[in-house]
Amino acid sequence: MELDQRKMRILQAIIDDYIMTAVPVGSRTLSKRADFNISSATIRNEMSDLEELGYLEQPHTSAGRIPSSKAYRLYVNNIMQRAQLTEAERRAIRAYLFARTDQLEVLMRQTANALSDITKYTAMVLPPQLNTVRIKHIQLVLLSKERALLVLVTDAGIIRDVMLRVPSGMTAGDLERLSNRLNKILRDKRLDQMAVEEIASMGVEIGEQRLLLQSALEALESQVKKTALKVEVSGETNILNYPEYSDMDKAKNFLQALNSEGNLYQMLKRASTLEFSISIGQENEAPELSDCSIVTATYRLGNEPIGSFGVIGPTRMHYSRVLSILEYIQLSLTEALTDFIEHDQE
Amino acid sequence: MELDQRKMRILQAIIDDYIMTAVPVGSRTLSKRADFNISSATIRNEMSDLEELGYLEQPHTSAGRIPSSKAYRLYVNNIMQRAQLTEAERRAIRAYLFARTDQLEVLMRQTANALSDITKYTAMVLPPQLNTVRIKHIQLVLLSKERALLVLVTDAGIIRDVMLRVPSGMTAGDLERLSNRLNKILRDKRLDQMAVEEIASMGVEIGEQRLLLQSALEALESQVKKTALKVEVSGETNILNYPEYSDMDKAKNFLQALNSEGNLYQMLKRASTLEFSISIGQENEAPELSDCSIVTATYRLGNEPIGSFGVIGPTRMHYSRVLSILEYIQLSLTEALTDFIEHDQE
DNA sequence: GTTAGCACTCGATGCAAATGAGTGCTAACA
DNA sequence: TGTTAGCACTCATTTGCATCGAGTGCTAAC
Repeated sequence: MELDQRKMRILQAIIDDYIMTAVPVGSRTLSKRADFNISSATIRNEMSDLEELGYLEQPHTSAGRIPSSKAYRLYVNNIMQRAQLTEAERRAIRAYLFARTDQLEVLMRQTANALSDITKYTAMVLPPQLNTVRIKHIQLVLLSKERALLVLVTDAGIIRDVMLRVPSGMTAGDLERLSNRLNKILRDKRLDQMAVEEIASMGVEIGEQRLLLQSALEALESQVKKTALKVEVSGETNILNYPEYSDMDKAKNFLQALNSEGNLYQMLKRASTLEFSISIGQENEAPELSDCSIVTATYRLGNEPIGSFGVIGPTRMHYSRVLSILEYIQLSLTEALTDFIEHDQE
Repeated sequence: MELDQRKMRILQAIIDDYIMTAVPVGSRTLSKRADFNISSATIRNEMSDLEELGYLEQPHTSAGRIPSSKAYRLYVNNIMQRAQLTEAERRAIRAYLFARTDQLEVLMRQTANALSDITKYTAMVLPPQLNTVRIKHIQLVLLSKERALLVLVTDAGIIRDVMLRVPSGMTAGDLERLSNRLNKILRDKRLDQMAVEEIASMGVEIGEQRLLLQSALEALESQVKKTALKVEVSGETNILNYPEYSDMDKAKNFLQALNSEGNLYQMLKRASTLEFSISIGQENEAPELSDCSIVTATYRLGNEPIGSFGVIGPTRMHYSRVLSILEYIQLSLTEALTDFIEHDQE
């Protein structure tokens, strides 16, 4: 037995219907559709076959049938066609993303808001992973007799800084010499290669300032890491609007899974090697999300994929629509980010 | 009819019981308590009086009685005694707050986590409101031929910076002169008085750099404002463990009220004039939180109250315990913050 | 291969009776 | 006069039971 033309059509109809209504689909419902000229009995036979093939499931004997993960997978891979966004939706997305800001974090939140607002699912955005970005410039600035600022500029135009205390004898000239040494060693290194140990190798040249610089660079490193970890989430409560989460315990589990630090980060990080990814039900690594689907996309800075974002919702997800939205946001965000950096560098 | 000794005792017993169990309290339950030597009938009479006085309510005829807002208010003002924290709780709080970090934001999150974890309610923390803090130092640093960094240092030891583009002819000396001018004007001004217009008054002396500086200061100002607005929230889903929120719609409303930007900020901001504040049920400004209670406290930097934090939960809240916890966190946070700043300034 | 027909399944809905926690009131008591 | 035992009453909740109806599977006829 195989998936012939008609079985395919029936399966698609069931999936479409179920995605819209969340109600198990019965044979009579389908046979009544104008574009089906087959009796309910025939459809029942086909549905029985489809169940045997693993594409349909029955919650209980006297209910209709619902698509299995396998069915969604087939749908996503072979049947589904890209939905078309309305002009209003495009405008809304652009309005979110191109609201001027001078903080990267705000841009990320805007993206998350756009995503959750348009899709009505829960949105998450992984901020740019700066590890692959290169160090362009490091500078030590004397702020007062005892304090200095270590400023780091990357080729992505993003800066980080950290305050440090210096021995009170130090002059601006001393610091400049130190800066120069640092630059020589660290320039063009990737952030994740900014090995603190290298400072040690500078030996006597920086003398007693070694410890000082070492701890400053460590602080800088941890700052870069921490902001890279902070996944922006929006629309957590959207899930409560879907009937599959009207059960309190399910809803609670879902919300707690969202909040458990690292969970989303891991997922987005893993997904950030793929232009798009769709993970359905049990395909998810996290067992507590095994009745969810997750769809993600990456965004770029220049040509480099540098972060990812996506939505998480019931397996009964409007995949085609979500994919189109992700695609459009991918485009817009890449653009907005380029804008952002350029504006920042002005 | 007035609140005599015995009525008071009965009321307190009802409140205590209801806070623990969330089940309406009946007369027999009370009369069975070892420390009550009164019959259930007598208690019924007293309860009837208490209801007439507005301290008790009956969900329906054949149920026990539950405390009214008025009762909680009386309890909080006159009856309640500070609970004692266990040594383990103190240790847990300190472990949260004194985990070393070099980011203010992280300290805020640690506080929120401590609060929600220990109280089991939803916690919120308003980060330091830096408006009242004074400008200590402003410095312009040349980063490359075309870019400079504007660094602002406050007397609280907190720094902010913003990147700006400069005409390529500028030298480090030029920038230093500009810095000096800025310092003369802005030093010791409060952040919220860093009026951008003053720059205009500098007239010809800064010449064509006026626009440049103006926009840089504006960016700085907006950055300061935005980070001041970001309330740190933790334990959103704790509320789902309380039976009064087992109704889906209630839970959804609550969670959405939490997420609605500005809501919590307003509350915490308003509460930050009072050492402690307790707002019960309808006393809350936000109508969507009229079946919640909110308890807050302020924390200080030096002697200045500079931010606030608190919990939000059902009106049936363990007020005495919460207050003790807030008190202890208030102490610890003030201390941790001082540490933080000092360490930062090292 | 398709379809009409029919028995069967099983969750959902509705209803009535039973349950029981709790009250209010009255009358007796100390 | 305050306290208490006793009792009738209320009402949400539980339980059992009959019914409904959407949906299936199977069989026999087309």
